[in-house]
Amino acid sequence: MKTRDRILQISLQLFNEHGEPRITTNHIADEMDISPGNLYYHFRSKDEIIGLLFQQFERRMDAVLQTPERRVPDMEDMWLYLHLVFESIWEYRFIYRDLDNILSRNKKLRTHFRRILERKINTATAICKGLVDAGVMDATSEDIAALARNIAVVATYWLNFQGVRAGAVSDEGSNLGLGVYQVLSLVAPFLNGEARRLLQQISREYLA
Amino acid sequence: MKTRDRILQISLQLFNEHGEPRITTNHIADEMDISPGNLYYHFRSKDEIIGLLFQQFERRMDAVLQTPERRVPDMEDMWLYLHLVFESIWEYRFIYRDLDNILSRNKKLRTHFRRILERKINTATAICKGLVDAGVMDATSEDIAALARNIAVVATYWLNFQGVRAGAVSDEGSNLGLGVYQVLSLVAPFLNGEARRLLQQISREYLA
DNA sequence: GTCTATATAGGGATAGAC
DNA sequence: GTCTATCCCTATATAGAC
Repeated sequence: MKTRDRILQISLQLFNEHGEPRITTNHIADEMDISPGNLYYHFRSKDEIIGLLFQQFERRMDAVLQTPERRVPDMEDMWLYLHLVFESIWEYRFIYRDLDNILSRNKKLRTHFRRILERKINTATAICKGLVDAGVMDATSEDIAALARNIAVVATYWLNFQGVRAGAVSDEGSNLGLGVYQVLSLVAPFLNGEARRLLQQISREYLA
Repeated sequence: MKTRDRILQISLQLFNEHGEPRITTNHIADEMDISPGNLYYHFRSKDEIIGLLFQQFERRMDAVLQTPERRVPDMEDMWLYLHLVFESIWEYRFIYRDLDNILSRNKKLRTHFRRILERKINTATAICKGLVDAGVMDATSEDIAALARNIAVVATYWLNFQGVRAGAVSDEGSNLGLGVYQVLSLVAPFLNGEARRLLQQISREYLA
């Protein structure tokens, strides 16, 4: 593996574990057993490393969110779909840990992150409308607007919330399942009886 | 006003506006037209300032959350109650802006913040149970558990979410009302017809 | 209580040899 | 590509005069 890629990989790991502001370029070099000078041969600045990691994250999240749904998703689809979202956030959780701090240092990142948020809200809205049209869900467009915002909030901040609550988030990411459950429980009360029962059943399976 | 109190006041203001990590003790002294040395006559460290501001916040939040509800709250009560929560967060929003960062530097703060979170969840749970007992709400205890967690997430992170979305949060805190609405819309679908209509009506009044 | 001056430390980043 | 050495800057914090 090339040094450049190793730097990105180790940086991501250290940022996720300790938070980006606490990890210096020297820490990264130390952990890799290379010199600080060598790191700066491969990257102009710490900011460039962060920017590239963000780009990786964005590509991945875009791929997940763009997943075109041909048919109306059933509950199992939604579960898997949300799980992909949470997995992406989990792997790049350093961005969320110090979100304001990181975004305020770089306008481009801010713009791009905002796009991801809007896309989240739009995707949630579109899915809900599809469910309403299919007769599975019962909600006004006002309901859906508020619901989509709440879905975005919970999907965005759930891991932060769990992290603060637990002190140390368990490394295995076992909180992802609970996060998915939380988001689906936002949707549940708007579903008709059958879909709702199906959701309960799936929840019990995956949380067990 | 004594210098010591002015330092706390200005620090809060600058932290809220620019984020705690970006405000140095020199900035604070500069803004007040005193010397850095003078600041350190009044406080041992920057951390002590943060700790005291946090204490102020905690006292205030405790006062809000401990409000003993004798009777089952109606929708208007809940609106006002939530508004107090959001106002407290708004006035000490620097804590939330860099939450992980700040809590990871100080175990005591972490413990205390966790207590606030648990109390939020417990309060939400208690209110929901009261509503169920009063026949206004229809929800299983499993529903309530998930709902209370979601209430806590949205109440905790709504202002962050809005801040990221908007770029610059409007100074007037006009987002507080929308935050309250978002939280209440979590509860709405579990309410029976009458309470739900009442909620819609109030929402329109306050959001107008 | 308040100032000026300064110590100390650490982080980002570069120069130049190998 | 990689290293050693070092520069520059900024941040917290202290010493000692007034």
